[in-house]
Amino acid sequence: MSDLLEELNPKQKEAVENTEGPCLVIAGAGSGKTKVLTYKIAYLLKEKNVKPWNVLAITFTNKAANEMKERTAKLIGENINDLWLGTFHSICVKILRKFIDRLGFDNSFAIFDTTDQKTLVKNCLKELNIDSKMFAEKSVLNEISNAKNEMLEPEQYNFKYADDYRKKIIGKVYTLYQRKLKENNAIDFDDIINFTIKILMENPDVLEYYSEKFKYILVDEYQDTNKSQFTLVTLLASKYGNITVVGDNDQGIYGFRGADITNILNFEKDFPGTQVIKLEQNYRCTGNILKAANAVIKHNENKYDKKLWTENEEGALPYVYCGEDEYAEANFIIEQINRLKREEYYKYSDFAVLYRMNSQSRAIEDKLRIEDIPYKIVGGLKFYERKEIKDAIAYLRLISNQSDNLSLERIINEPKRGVGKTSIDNIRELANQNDTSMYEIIKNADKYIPRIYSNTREFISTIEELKSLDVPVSELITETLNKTGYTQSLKNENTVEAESRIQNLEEFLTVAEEFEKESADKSLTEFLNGISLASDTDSLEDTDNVVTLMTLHSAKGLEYPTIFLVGLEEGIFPGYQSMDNPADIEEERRLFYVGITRAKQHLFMTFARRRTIFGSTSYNPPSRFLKEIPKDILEGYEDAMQEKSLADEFEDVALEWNYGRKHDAYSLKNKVKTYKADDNYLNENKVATFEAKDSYLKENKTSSTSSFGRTAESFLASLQAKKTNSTDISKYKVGQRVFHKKFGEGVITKLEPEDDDIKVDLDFEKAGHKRLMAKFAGLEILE
DNA sequence: ACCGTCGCCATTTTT
DNA sequence: TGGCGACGGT
Repeated sequence: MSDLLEELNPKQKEAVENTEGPCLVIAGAGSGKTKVLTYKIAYLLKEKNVKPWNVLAITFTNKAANEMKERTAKLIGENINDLWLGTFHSICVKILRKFIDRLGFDNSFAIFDTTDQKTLVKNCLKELNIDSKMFAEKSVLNEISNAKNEMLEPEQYNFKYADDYRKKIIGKVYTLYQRKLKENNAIDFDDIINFTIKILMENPDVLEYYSEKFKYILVDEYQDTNKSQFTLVTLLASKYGNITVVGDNDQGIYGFRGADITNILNFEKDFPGTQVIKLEQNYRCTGNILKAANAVIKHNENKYDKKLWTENEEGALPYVYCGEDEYAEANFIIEQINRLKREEYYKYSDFAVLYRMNSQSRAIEDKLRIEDIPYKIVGGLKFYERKEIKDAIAYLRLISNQSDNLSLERIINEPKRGVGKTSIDNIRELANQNDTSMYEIIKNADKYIPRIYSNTREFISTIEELKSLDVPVSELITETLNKTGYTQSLKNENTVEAESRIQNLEEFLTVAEEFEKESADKSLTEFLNGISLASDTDSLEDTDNVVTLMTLHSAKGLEYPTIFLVGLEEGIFPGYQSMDNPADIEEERRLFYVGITRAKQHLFMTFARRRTIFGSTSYNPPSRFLKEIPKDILEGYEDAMQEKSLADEFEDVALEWNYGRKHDAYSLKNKVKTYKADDNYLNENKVATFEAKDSYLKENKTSSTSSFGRTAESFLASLQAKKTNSTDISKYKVGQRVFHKKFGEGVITKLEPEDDDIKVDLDFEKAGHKRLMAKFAGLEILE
């Protein structure tokens, strides 16, 4: 085992050997981050004789956890079952399963996913008679989740925001939401970590136990931790302080989910005596790709400046391409795939197409299908979110935990048992009044309901029967689907869709069988916990020889010989939502950086002159990020820009147009307010811009009923106008009658050259006096 | 209780 | 454009 360290470069070696005390490893893309982590675990066990159960290694994804398990097992060549290696959530669930009774929950607690959460919030809003227009469940849930990320319990939240009208109401929802969770004996994702923290903080014996146990702690992707995760780690490391965190401040792309990049930036402060080690040698990308990546990330304010370097060859220059529209963009991708397959013997699985949002996949898919190129899409519809799977899970959840009202409501009339909305409302109401579960109400219907619903009675006896079965999970599923008539009712439908649902259920059965084979604890609760924490991307395998399509976010941690970064346009990437906040732009830039550094050999970056989004056409300028890469390390840049030049000339209009299209005056105003309130962001220009845009919008709003289509139209008109006018401004004279798309007919009263444009004063018959720029006015000359 | 239609809305999402 | 929730008709 002494050769363990010899496979590492000096920096990696330093990171591995440095076992005592806090250690921060800034690991650039492709610098062997996982290698350092796994070797460090191996080093601890083999060289330092640390017991495996004294080591805790935390990752964010199951995928990363599995990879780490495999690689560690290979290194130390024996079983690693005693090692605590898992995701934040799985580790916390493990702790909760043991100690959640300290918070008054039962150990068979359910974990509510996003859909459950939404339903629950909806119920709360209804119960509190809150206008769901003003308080959309989505935004309320978001707010609750944010509160949890900041580790504010309902009481603290209410206290903190006692004088904020809106938040006061949300606080009420939050309070009820938590109460309902408890009634359902359920917790949500955020609770998993927060409750663990709560138990540790309120129970010295538990804290003592775990902080003593975990003598060495390692955390992966530390830049993506949020406040709770930081707190958890801090608590667990409180006794020994041997904590190694690995991360890359340039790859933090989950800020919108509460990840707090300051965790990694402040690590040295938080853990005095920290050894900082930077891994800057990249083993993945070619020199030119790396240069592009470095050039881009340089534009971010950065505490841990690093400069990635590589011994790899320079390679091909990253290529820039501009297509007429998104289909041309797709065609380009296909051409390149075919070319590289032919010329450099690449396989389909060597290519990945990365985009900013899922909806961008459509055009590419269409073209790939036409060309018969096999592909797969990562993300999108998730297995566990399919209706039939959720139904099956709901049955299992109810069997495991009868307090789970949500699951009960989901399946009490699925398949149809003639239990309608009214009955369910009644039962829910009764459960509320009697402070018990809906299940209990139905089960003891004679005690609560004068008239007994015979069809619900049958439902209960089926569940009771299933509950009493002492069989493996897979068999329980089969029994459930049979006894409840679920499969039968699908068969009766006799449609293609129903057939595929049945197949999915069979797949689900396979998942259960797998679980029985692999898991030490084969209980139903364990199974349910497992699937609550599972996600599709975990099982992303590259065994199939197909092209991969996915969002940039999903691509994190992956690598491909050839990468296509598509849709590099202002408003798309960076997305329009980020354009007004410098911090958001930096996150977008990190995302771009992540995208670039996925590529091992070839990088293609594409954008389109024209693109259809949400049913209407937009003309977006090329992404500012492209311009941050020095032209001399790009191929095709000039051509692409020339292609784009027409639209590019109108950058301002295009930007404004995007803006008007996406933001209504209300949300804009709010933004201005937020900016004004927050001194850190206060910037006179910014506010002024907002206000200008605000009034621009108002103007537009009043002039058209559907600002959406109309704004697009008038933008197009102005584009069109520019085309003709730029050659023909000569026709503009004082006194000339003209027509304007929005203001109608009018007369030119004054002309004044400005830069390469002309300021035109006009008197309109209806709209009155206006001053417009000739370029954008789109005036039609009337003879 | 179920189905159709209308109108609204629109990132990213490790768990 | 397309997916989803709200509403109203049978």
